[in-house]
Amino acid sequence: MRSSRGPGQRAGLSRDRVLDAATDLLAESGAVTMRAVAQRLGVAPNALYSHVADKTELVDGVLDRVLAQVDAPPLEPGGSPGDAMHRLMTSTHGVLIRHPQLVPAFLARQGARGANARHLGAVMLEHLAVAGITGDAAREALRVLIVYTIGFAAFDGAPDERPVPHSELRADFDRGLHWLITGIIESVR
Amino acid sequence: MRSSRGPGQRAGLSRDRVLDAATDLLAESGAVTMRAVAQRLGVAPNALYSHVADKTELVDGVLDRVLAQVDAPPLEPGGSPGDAMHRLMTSTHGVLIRHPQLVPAFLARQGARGANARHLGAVMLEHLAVAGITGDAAREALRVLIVYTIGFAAFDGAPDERPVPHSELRADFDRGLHWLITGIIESVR
DNA sequence: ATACTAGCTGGACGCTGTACAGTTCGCAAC
DNA sequence: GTTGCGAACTGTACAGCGTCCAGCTAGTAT
Repeated sequence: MRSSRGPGQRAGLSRDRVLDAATDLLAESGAVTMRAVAQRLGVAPNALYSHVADKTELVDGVLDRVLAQVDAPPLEPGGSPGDAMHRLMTSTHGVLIRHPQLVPAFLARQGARGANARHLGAVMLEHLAVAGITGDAAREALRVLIVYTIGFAAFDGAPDERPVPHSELRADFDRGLHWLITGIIESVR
Repeated sequence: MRSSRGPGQRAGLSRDRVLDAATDLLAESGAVTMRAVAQRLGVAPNALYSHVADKTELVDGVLDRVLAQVDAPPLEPGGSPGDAMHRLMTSTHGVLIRHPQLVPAFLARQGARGANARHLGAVMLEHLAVAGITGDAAREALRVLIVYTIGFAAFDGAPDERPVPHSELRADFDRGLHWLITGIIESVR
């Protein structure tokens, strides 16, 4: 609304403030637009490009921000890698469920590429290594789990579906995840 | 190129020809645009709207056309429903792998909604019913399998990845699918 | 022969992401 | 302190997107 600021005047933006605005927008309307983000910040659309290279980078930033909420406890010596992986993916699923609007964004780019995403991936690979799975096999198993998780989360926001209670979906997710992890681990025995 | 046709002149379009052009375009460049499809047909962009309601309807049509290639043998009396489901999903996977460009489109709309898609879904639900799984549980199991299949197919077209040979990916898909189907069937025992 | 309809064109609208040039502020160096 | 410079921001603009509207016309039905 307030468009009274000449060129050269600073608006006090920052990468964080831009990502905040984009995150809010994504959570509210599900539609992130450079112009919409700019308007919400009371700024010209191009101003964003001083803090963000691309729209993709912006969206990646938002996705990664949300992924920061995932609980990824590091490798503990005595524990079972299968349980650890199960917990990590369940936490991821919970986070995604809590942000239904951006699940399609995750789907569209087949996961995320930001720092947090890479960290989560690295932790998973460690657990897989403990289970004796490394290299390409580990990467493939990881991607299977990621796609399974994101895909399942997508059902929560799916349109024209009978509203299956969240608790039930969560239980189904849990069961399928268990099958997959069991299969992955046993594939190396 | 050839733009010599006045208003009123017919170009001999049809829904099929439009879908053909869109399918070719998707297979070649991966980018379907109303304008691009129109250009390939030597026609103004709006002309398409005489044969297709929407762009979404167009894409749905293309996806469904490809799904027609899936081999979905009907329920046979003596057979194992697990094997039948396995075959159907494997065939689907093969079709998707053969059309990597449109897998992202499948992902984006969480499957397809056309006639062939519904038919495949119905066949799967029959097999699930034979296995004793009905209602919401069946629909959920089906969606798990769909997401798993599409997601796995997406890896084949994924960028900046070491080219894992198709045969290997196919084997991995097969194994994971087996885990899932086994789990689904045993969940009702 | 006449009316109607379906298929098409030309043009336009509002939306998108983003590049270019110009203005000005804040800060560092002399 | 003055000067200079880079970073932040505005205004404008461009190309491309999906899609609507109005008009023209070829074929069909009456």
